[in-house]
Amino acid sequence: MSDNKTTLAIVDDHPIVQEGLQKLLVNAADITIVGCFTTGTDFIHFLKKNPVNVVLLDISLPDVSGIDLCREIKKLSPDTSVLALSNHSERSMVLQMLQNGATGYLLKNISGEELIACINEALNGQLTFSHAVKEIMSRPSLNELKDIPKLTKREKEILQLIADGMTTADIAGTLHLSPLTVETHRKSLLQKFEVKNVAAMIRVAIEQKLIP
Amino acid sequence: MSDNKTTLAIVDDHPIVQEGLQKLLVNAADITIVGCFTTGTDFIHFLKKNPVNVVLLDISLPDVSGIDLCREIKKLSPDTSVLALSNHSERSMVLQMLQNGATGYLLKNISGEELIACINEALNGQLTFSHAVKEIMSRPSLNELKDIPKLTKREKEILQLIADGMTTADIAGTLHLSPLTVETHRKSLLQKFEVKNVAAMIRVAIEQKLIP
DNA sequence: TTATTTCTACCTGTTTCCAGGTATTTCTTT
DNA sequence: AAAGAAATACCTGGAAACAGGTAGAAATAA
Repeated sequence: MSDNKTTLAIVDDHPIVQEGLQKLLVNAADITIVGCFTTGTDFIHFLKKNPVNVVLLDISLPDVSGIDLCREIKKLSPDTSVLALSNHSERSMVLQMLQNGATGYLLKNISGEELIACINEALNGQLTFSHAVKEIMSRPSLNELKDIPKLTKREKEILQLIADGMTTADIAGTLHLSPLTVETHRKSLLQKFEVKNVAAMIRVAIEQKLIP
Repeated sequence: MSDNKTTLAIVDDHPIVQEGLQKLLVNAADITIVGCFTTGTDFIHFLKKNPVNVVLLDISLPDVSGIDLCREIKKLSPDTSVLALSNHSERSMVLQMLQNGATGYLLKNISGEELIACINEALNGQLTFSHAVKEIMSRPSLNELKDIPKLTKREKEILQLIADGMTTADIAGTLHLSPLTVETHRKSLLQKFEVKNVAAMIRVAIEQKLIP
C-alpha cells in the first residue's frame, strides 16, 4: 500500500525553505518526500534513476535557470508534474514556466493547506496556481500590455543623460548639438513613452530596463 | 535555568519560512521561540507585553516596510537585537537596515548552523552578516556610499506622486494641499537627494528603493 | 516645558520644460 | 533609385519647475 503514495521531490537551495516544505508536508499522509536537492543538476541526476510524481521547483537556483530545468525535467520524465516555486509573481515568468511544461506556479508565501491542495490538483493533471498568482494572472497588468517603446540610438543616449539629471542645454553641450535638436528628441521620447513629463518617463524607463 | 534561555521571535509572512526557521532552531538548545508573526503590527503588539532578545525579521512584509518596523522595534525595545532576513542582498537595503538599528542582515539561503552562529553573534552585541552579504558589503560600490536621505512621511508620499507623473498642481489636488506647500516639499526633496531636477531624483530614488 | 522637527503656506523671479507645429539633411533599406 | 526612418534644426507660446527666501501652526522629542 505504501507504494501508491505520491512521490515528491524538493529542489531549492534555501535550507530554510527545504525544512519548511518538509514540515508542511508531513501532514499530508499520502505524500512521500523522496529527495531534497539544492541544485538542478543534482536533481536531474536523481530523476534519471528514480520516478518522481511531483517536484517543487525553486525557479531561482544557483546553477541553472528554472525555465531550462523545467524543460529538461519534462523531456526526461514527461509524467512528472513540475510546480514552480518563486518569491515573485511576474507575469512573464509565470507564462514562460507554463510554456516550458510547468503544471503550476506557487508563491513562497503559500500556506500549508494551499500547498497540499495544489499538489493534489497537479496530480489530477490540472494547472494550479497559488492564490496570489491567480489574481495577477487574471487581470492583465497595465504596464505589460503597452509595448515597450523602440528607441533610436540617439534617443537612448539622450534618455540616459536626462536620467543623469542633465537639462536640455547640458545635453546639447555634451553631445555638441543644438538645444533645439535635443528638445525634439526629448519630445519624441515623451511621446513614445506616452507620458507627460520626465519624472514618469524615468520611472517607466527603469521599469522596462531601458536605463541601467 | 530555562529562564535564561534566549527568547527569539520570528516575523515573516511566509508559512514555509516560519516552519523552516523553527525546525532549524530546535537544534539550538539555548534558544526558545516565543512567537511567530506574519505582520509587523502583530509583532509590535506582542513586543509591548513580552521581552524578546532576538527577532528574525523578514524585510518585505505585507503591512509595513522592514525599515520602519526595525526602527519601531528599537524604539520600543532597544535591547532587542534585530536580524534582518531577506531574499536579496542589495547594498542600499543592508545599509538602510543598519542605519535603522538592525544588528545583522541574513539572506534566506543561510544554513542552519550559520543561522545559529549569527544569532549568537548578535547576542554578543556584534554586527553579523550571512556569508553572501559579507561579500557584497566588503567591496564598496561607488554610488552607494552617499547616504540615503531620510524622508518624512509627507515627502515619501509626494515623491511617489511625482514618480507617477503628477504635476505640483495635480498633487496639491489629490492631497488637498496648497500648490505652494507641495512646491516646498518638492524643494526639500531635491535638496535631500542632492539633485537639481526630478529626473535625477526619480532615478536615485528607485536605486535606493524609496520608490517601488 | 522647551526645543526641534515637520507640515503648512506664502512671495518673487528665472529657468526649464512641454506642446504644437515645420523642415532639411543624412542614413538605410528595399 | 526611391521610400522611409533617423537625426538635425528651427519657431512660438504657455505651463511647469526650480531657486531663494520667510513664517506660523502642529506635532514630537528632549
